[in-house]
Amino acid sequence: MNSKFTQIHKELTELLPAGLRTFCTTSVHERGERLFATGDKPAHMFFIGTGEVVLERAGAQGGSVVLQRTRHGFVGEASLQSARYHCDAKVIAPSDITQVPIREFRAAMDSDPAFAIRWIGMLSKEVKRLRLQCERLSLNKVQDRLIHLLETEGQQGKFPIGTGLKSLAGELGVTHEALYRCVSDLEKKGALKRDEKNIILLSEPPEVPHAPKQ
Amino acid sequence: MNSKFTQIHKELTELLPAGLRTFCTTSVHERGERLFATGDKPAHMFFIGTGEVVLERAGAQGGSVVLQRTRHGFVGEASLQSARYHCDAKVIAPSDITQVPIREFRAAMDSDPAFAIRWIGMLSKEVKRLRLQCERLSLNKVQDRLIHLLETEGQQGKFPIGTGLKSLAGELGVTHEALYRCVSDLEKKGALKRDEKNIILLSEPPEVPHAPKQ
DNA sequence: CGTACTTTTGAATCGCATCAAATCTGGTGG
DNA sequence: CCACCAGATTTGATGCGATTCAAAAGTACG
Repeated sequence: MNSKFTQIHKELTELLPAGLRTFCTTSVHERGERLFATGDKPAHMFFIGTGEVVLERAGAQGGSVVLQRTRHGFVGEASLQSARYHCDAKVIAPSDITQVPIREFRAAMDSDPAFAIRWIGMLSKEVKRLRLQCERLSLNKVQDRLIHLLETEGQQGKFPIGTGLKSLAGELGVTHEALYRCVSDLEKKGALKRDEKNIILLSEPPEVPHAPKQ
Repeated sequence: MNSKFTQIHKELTELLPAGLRTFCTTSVHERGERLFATGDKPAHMFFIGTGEVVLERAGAQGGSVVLQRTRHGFVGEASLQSARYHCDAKVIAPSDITQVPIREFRAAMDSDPAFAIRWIGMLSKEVKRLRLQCERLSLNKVQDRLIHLLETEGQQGKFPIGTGLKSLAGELGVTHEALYRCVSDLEKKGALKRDEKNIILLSEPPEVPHAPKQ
């Protein structure tokens, strides 16, 4: 871990009580670092300010499956309830990360009801986001998954590529070859645009208001 | 809704404060009923004691995608933070369901910190479950998804079929034909057994203890 | 006994994974 | 500055497995 001073993120300041923040440390982590590994006893949760971190689990044949790619937000927050981490967290791009100690987090939650309420809000949002991701992964064409991502996670159809399309492919649960071809096709059709750092959805497909009838 | 008296579920009694429970009503809902629809203003969350409920969203072409299949637990709990429901909840099998009014739920949470803490525990478990579901949906063979389900959600490899395999297929994000064939193949190979109400995984594949090295 | 639904099997098609290889890119060191 | 390397990007060819469409048989329920 790089010990270079970095400012704690504003979003975190608003969420965590001051007492807990004094136990937090923020620093820059380099590509390749592992925040925690499957089976470790959870001591911290992590807040990604900027950068990129993936949660992954070793698959049956040794290949790894990306559970989640986070460029901003909490990682390891479910460890609040767990005796062990159930996945690995790996830093993919240089990241600004704040460590929050679990023990002090629990104490703060017990003594500060307003904080507990704020945390419930955070978790509820996370549940909604995960449900959307499940919906996305239920689509079986690459194109559908990509468009779903741009529509649900993008800002006006604009979605930031992080480390690159390859990393995005992992998040979408497809091979990078398939994603490259899909992006290229959509570009040729004029449904999509790319710039240095973003993918932008151009044509809004006429949304069907609602399934006509069961 | 059937107004026949049914007992509030014990699990719910332990989670919700007594004051809130007085606002809850438990009743039997029949197949085909809709607990809520996309766009409705959330007034209740629902606890499924027994039965089966699916959350689904209308897909682009009018087809519906199953976000989640619940046979026991909360549905619509993320609505605590939402102005609108973001999916439909449909009753698939006769179900014992407790309605919890959102307004009173919020009030109870604000006035009862211990309840808020319990709710955080519930949400954290949900987050973990959803991450596992994402992992499952990232597998691209039906067989891998099924085995993953049996290994992560089953009790000693035993997993209760609810309404039938067709409903399970929706949860796994595959067609029912593919699932039928997969189950049949695994049965022939002796890796799987079926009885009236369960699927049982027979051979535990030699679990790799841990990925050898990054 | 008819209706609605699930379960089952079959056949054809399509899209993605897979394997392979070439190009491009940014960064490092000589 | 250039050679070089690791990784990302891109294109191509092939095969497998799931979807899709179709149809028949089983099952529950009124």
